[in-house]
Amino acid sequence: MTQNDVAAALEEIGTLLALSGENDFRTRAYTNAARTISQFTGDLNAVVRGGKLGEIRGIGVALRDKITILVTTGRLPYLEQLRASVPPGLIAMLRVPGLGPKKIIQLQKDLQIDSLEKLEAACLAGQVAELKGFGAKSQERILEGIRFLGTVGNRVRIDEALPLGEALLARVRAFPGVIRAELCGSLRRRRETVKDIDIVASSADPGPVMDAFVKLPQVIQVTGHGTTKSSIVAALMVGLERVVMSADLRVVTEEQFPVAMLHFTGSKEHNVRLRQRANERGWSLNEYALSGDNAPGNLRTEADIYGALDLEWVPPEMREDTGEIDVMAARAVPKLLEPGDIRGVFHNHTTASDGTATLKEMARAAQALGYEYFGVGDHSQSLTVANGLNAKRVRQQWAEIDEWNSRLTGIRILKGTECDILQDGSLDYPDQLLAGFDYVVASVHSHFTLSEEEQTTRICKALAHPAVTMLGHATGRLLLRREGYKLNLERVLQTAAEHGKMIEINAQPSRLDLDWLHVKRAKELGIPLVINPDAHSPEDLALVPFGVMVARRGWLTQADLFNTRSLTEVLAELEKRKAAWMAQSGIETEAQTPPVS
DNA sequence: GCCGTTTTCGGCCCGACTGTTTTCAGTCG
Repeated sequence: MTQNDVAAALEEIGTLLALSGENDFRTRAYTNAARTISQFTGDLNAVVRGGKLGEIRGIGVALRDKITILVTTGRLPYLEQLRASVPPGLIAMLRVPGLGPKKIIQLQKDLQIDSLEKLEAACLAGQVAELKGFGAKSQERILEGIRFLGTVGNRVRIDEALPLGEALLARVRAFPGVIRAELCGSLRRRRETVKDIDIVASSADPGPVMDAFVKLPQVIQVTGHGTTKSSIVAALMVGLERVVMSADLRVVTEEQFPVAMLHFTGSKEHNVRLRQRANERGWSLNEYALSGDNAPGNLRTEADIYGALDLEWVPPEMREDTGEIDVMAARAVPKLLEPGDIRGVFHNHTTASDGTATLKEMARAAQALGYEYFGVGDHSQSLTVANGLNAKRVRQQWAEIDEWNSRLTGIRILKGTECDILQDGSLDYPDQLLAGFDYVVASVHSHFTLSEEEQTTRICKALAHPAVTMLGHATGRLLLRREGYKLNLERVLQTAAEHGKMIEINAQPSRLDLDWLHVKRAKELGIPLVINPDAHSPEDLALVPFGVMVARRGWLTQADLFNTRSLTEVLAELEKRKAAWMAQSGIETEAQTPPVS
């Protein structure tokens, strides 16, 4: 039973309790615990075995016992009984916008509706409109909601959501009467995926702004149209994808704007902490003001509001209630990494394997982005589908790199490889050949279905190999499409720390692993991180900022990254690592990288 | 169901919008 399985079980209990008409606070205790467990970094099994589970905030006696049963036996009779008592169709009905637990219970009680099919039929027969608390409009909204299921309300990758959000923001900023406007919500916090777009604007006259918003050309449905808040479903072509998302616009006065921005940026959990902090001081915090007796006034910036609560300002990416409040109270908020801090990249492909551009084209593109070094990391020989290089082609590429390095100025090409980790944890090249590379990115590209134990052991074995410099895309996940392979990531991180290995943050927006929580954990363990675009084309090199977003969410500073170092420092470090291996093993390197001229 | 150096009981963040209501419950974020 993985940590995510435990979190999912708790979430399910919360949902089932709500659908059973249970007390909201009891229900929330389970959903809160689900979040706590899913964000827990560390070895949950060890915590359970050590009897330390109850020490986690929000886990009391009842939750402790249930989680312990789940982790130790893999099942939970309490959950199974709950499942048996709630028709599964009720859970599906929760996905209909406007339907919550209370209304669903009423539909079941009064009309015996326990599935989407029965719900649709009852609406078409006009029965729902007759119910107390419902009406013709509710019935129509439900029917429309059923039709829209599957197209709206799904999470969208940030590289697709940002263009839509920015397109809407540009329009809003141009509305007459709008003083300023910003993207807020999870988009501003730069989450890997986002569910909807939040825009906050200031204006002295919100009415016309609301009206203009619901008439934007991107609008395909208006789901709310109030005096200060409106909601739409909007669509935009981003590349070849039609991105469809819901978007909210809130309009406040110019004076309220900073506190509104803070509020709508979230996260919800971060806000709850802030409000609790306001309450402790006898004040109240909402989206309009910090109020109450002797509450500080004239709060003109987010920093002013935080300051009034004795907190240092914190970048939006850190506002997830994962310990930032303590850091803010201690006035120790780190100066987060910036895109401009990145000075080179290590994991990239050329036409030699499955890239679309030549070595020279890729190196020039990296130089154009201001990088000092460009590391080639073409695939290794086992990955035949990606035209992986055998030893002979590796040596040809080395010769080609030496040739270009003698002719190009302003960019240095490094000899790397994205070497496959084979099923047994060994590497795809012999040591003799590995010793000729400047560095080795080790990655898993096969046997995704091994058990957690086998996969973990496999990767840990590779990390222990002295030739390995860094671990490539650590989990193999494809966001919103494929879960990563089963892995005890904590053990992988511990092993990396033990052997002094680096771990990659893969900047491809479809991957973005390591995920931000484990980035934060890696930092705690002192593991150097590397942001790699995993570029297969010159355009892909521009994906690095997405990796920076994840790094910032993991609290990384310039010092925590390896590829913020200068070429000289990078070469010195790589040389030092190789020399240590050579001294220990007695292997002769077959290729030497000449020193920087 | 959780939590507590004012509390072991009685709180638990806060407000807009909607639809159905004549003052509010439910949903949503």
